[in-house]
Amino acid sequence: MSEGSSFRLGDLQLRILRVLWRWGPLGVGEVRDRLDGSDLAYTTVATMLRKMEDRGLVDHETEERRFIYRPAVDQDDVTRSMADDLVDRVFEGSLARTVSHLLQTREVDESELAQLERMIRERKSKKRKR
Amino acid sequence: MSEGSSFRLGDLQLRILRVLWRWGPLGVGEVRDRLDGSDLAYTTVATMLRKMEDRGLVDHETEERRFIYRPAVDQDDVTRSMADDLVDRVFEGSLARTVSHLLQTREVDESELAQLERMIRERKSKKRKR
DNA sequence: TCGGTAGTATTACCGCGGTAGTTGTCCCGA
DNA sequence: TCGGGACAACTACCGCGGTAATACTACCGA
Repeated sequence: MSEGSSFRLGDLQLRILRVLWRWGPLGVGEVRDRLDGSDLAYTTVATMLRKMEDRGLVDHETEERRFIYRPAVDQDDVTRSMADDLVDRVFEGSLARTVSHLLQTREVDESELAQLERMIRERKSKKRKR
Repeated sequence: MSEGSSFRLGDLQLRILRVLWRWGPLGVGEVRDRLDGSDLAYTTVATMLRKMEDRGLVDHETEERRFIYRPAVDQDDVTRSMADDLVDRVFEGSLARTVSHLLQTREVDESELAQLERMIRERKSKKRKR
């Protein structure tokens, strides 16, 4: 499922998906309650969910006349696709350039750097093994 | 200039900006010629450029009745803002999670890994020095 | 002088994300 | 039995990215 499909999600859509990924199947009102910040009209969330269902991003089943929505896409697929999108669109596919840019322009603390080093080492050995 | 302004650019807009960054001030037709792939109608590019000027992304001056466009935003600002956007929107601000994801899902060759290691070391020492 | 050519200006249209009001329906409690 | 609450369905609207046709204008060459 969901091959190379490139997800280009808007803000609200992504926030909704995150809620569903974290909390599992929810009704409209519950999704709405769990969206941080700005509280939207009930119907806004309902409409968005329906649009997202059209696009195959979520599913729903009816339960006592209520719609219970659940994500229909995998979190990893979505994040990967969005990350890939950035790397390709902005950094011409170069992962090194992307990370370099990130490192130069963002605050990174000591422990994060260590974490990164560890990840790279792991990646290296995994590579060698293949 | 260009404070924390978050650039949320479409595909074409980004491609146009890249052309201008690389080649410097250009007329409409020249921009069009340098856009890779899909060749768009002349007027499409012209319209887009005008829209982009409205948003302050490009400038133009007239030269022998022709419009010569040049970028009005800094490449680094744009890429940084787009990268930040991704990290914040998708990875809740965690650079480590972002890079980790990138490392796990993309092909990385040996030399790129080495490059990354070098960058991290550099970043570390720079940090210590401050 | 006149017509083509190059270029800008104007206008239009589609799809989609986002936001929400209004209407319809069903069930539950007073 | 009837009214209100919960909820879905329908409809509408804005802005923007993208795409382009058509109209206008000015210049150049035959």
